[in-house]
Amino acid sequence: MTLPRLVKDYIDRLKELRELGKDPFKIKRFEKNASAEEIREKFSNLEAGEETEVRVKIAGRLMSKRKHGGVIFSDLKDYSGRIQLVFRKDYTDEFKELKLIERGDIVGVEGNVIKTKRGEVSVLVKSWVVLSKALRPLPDKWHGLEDVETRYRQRYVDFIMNDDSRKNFILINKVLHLIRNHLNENEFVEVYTPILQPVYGGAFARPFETYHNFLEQKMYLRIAPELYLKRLLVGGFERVYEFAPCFRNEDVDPLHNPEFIQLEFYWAYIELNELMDFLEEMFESIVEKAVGSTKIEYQGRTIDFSKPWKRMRMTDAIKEYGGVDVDNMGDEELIQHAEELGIKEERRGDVIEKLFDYYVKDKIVNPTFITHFPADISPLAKKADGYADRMELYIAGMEVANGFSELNNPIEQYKRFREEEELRKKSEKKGLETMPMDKDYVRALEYGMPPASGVGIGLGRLFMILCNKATLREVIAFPTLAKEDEIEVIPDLYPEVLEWYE
RNA sequence: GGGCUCGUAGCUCAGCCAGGCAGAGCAACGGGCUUUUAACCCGUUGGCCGCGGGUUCAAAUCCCGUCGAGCCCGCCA
Repeated sequence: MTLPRLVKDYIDRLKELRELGKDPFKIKRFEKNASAEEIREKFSNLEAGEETEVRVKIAGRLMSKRKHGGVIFSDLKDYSGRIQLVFRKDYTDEFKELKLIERGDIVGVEGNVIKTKRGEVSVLVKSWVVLSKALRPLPDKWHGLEDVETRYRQRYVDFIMNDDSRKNFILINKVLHLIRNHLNENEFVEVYTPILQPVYGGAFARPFETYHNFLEQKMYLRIAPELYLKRLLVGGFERVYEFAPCFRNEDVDPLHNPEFIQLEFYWAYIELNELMDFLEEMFESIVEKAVGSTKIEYQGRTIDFSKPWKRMRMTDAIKEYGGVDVDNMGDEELIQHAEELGIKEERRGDVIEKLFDYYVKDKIVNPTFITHFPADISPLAKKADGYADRMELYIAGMEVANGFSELNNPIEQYKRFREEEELRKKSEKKGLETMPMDKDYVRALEYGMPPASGVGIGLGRLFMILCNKATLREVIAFPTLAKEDEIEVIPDLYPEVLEWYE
């Protein structure tokens, strides 16, 4: 049925409810005293056909309506779950008016807990009230909503229809709390640093640009909070963290969304190995508490979060998985080898990182720290033995975290920024991302920043693993999508409804 | 940015290869039914076939373009 016609039935019923003095939209509250799941659990021991005098008041969305003449069965869904409602002609008030309520409506009911002859714990409804009228039909009761685009665009419908979608966000909430508690218990201070920044930094990415009218200046949405968090270390905070929404003006794919949340934290006076110890311990404990085990099924593979995690030097990993001894290759030999694989990069470090992606990345399943990064692609990290004292955490072939011993030498930091700028100037490569000079950051370091280690964690990817989802969009409530064509709403289709609420 | 796939009723899908009246189930509407749970039975309604061109006597179907989505690749957790 075409939408305007279909919707007509819904607004007709709203009209009738209004004429009966039962306009649902005028109601402000309904006093619930039970939840669906609570009732089902508590009364699961009733005999089939047994009827109690226990009075309950529940509210939620009607998900189905099965009419049998003198008795109507309906499923009510609330936050906790589902429960069946039974309306009886000889018992329920205003039985005839029940024709005005339907699938999709939000109702409140009061009635007795019973178990039907078929053994279903139910509420035998005495009185009922419509608390909100659906003006659009719900998706198919059996197949539900499956269209991926509609699920993301109209996530509210996805959440109504697909319990699994909703549960993911409950789990995510739990994990966020566990992380926050863990950090707080370890004396970390949660902070908020600027999202609008005059100079972007802390990562390699194209930023979103915007403009501040009053200040009359260009601003960037941050690509990372890193440089501000380290300014706090300068200021005397020793352990700081931020759940940081970040924005990167890049393509969208299963592992990238233009806006995403990073957890970054910085810890003064510890070195990278201690940071890795801490991460292992934190994740092992959080995963255990969140899902009840340190082993997780993810897309057909089992991931074991129990510590200790494997630690491999990046070049050793390339040697082990690819059989290529990068450390003993000259620049020319290395670049030539990479080109044979279709990898074209200018910096030695970029080549090595690409070789790592090519040979190793996908083969990592269990959490693994990859250490000893090329220094030239790590402008914010300290060096050690010719490498950056840096690590990335890989799980299930995904880069989940990136951390290092923070470079606190202002002179070296200045040089690194300058090298980045020069690289950008001379590079032929279009869209090459380098880090812009941030003189305020250098100035901060000039006051002295304690030695420290810090890490940025892509929370979305972690959530993917915990929720067993193959794409980030499943763990982002409202993923970024191109704008859709004109949307028609009820007043567009039936302008007369505008007069109902003047 | 490049490649592949998809877009048909509110929802889930068939029809497209090989051009010939626009289809099904669910939902909705009318009727029946006092224990169903994808309730059932009888009847009815419902379409910009994403959008725009082209080919053809004839296009949902073939061709070109475009918009949207998904996957793969190149680049940013």
